[in-house]
Amino acid sequence: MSTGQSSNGQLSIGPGDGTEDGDALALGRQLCFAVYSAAHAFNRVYKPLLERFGLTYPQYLVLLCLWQRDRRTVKGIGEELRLDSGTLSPLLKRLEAAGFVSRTRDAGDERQVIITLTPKGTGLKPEAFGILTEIGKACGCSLEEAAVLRTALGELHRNLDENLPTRSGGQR
Amino acid sequence: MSTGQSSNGQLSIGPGDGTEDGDALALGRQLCFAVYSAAHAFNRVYKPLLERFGLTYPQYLVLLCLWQRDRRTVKGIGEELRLDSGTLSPLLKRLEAAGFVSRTRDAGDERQVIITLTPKGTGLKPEAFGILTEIGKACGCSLEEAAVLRTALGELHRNLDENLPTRSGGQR
DNA sequence: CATAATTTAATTGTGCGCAATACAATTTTG
DNA sequence: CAAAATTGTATTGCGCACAATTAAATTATG
Repeated sequence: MSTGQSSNGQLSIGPGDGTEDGDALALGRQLCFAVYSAAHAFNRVYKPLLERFGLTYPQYLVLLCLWQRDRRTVKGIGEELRLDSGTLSPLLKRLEAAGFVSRTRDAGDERQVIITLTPKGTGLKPEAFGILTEIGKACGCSLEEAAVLRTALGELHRNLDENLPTRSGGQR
Repeated sequence: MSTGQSSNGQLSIGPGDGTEDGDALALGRQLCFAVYSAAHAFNRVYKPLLERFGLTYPQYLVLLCLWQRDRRTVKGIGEELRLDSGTLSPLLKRLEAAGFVSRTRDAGDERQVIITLTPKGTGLKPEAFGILTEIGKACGCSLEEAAVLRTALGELHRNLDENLPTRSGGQR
């Protein structure tokens, strides 16, 4: 990014800063926003495609989980998607209200709620699965490029997770 | 996995070719979730760092904008961050309530609201700017790797924008 | 001048996303 | 068995994020 843009620009880090800190600064600034902004861009493409099914992207993610393997607990879905019950509980109720899934308590352990696809939910798969293809095309990149990008994002994700206060990086 | 690693570099969009559709499917599935999930991971790292200033990440982004160039309209900030007024208006009011910015109508065009840093908001910069450095370190990758990733994400973002329904092309 | 079209912010409604909390069922422990 | 700790889910509160709508000011037009 360089110092550029100095219309009013107080962008410079400060005199005498070490190069490594400056690098980390530029990195943190640009990389996080690039990810944040790309996520929004994805959502803007997804939204009109999912709209005709009355789905949102997180709801679609849950259905993708269930199409892969049906009959899962709330916790299991949350672990795969990295979402907690505060997000999933109302989401799953909306999916239930829309008739795509059913929520039943496990007979063995009644604390657990088992999420199951309804016939309507299962029947949605052939139609809605194609949305992934449209998204893939909208990315406008080759499979190889995407694989590189995905691998890099995965590694980044792991690195970030290691800095969570509850795991190893404990500053609060 | 059903889709082998085919060696054709480009995605074929034409109808009737199943194999490339399978590639696009895998691509759309994996790439979007990787971005979505990495954005959450970033936020989880940012949250404890910003907490001591009482800021959220989008609020921090607005302050970064203003530290770069002060006295900006809501629309100008929204264009840079790709957020609309429905998001920014309440956010800016919270920043004002916290004493970091002031909101005043432009004298020339009273439709526009000018956002200005207060002394408290300006004074926050030296302390809070360092968060970017911490984030950069948390990424755990080199500047070169980050640059590659950022460039790829930027290109991806542009490609996605071209697929927006109401917008046939760039023009942003 | 008056009216219409345009531009810009703010408001409203719905749905994530997560922390904190509550609660019920299960497991552990004495 | 009863009490305590743990586990899984639901609830609440706050803050994004965006579509749709509203309101106000500016500009264009007759």
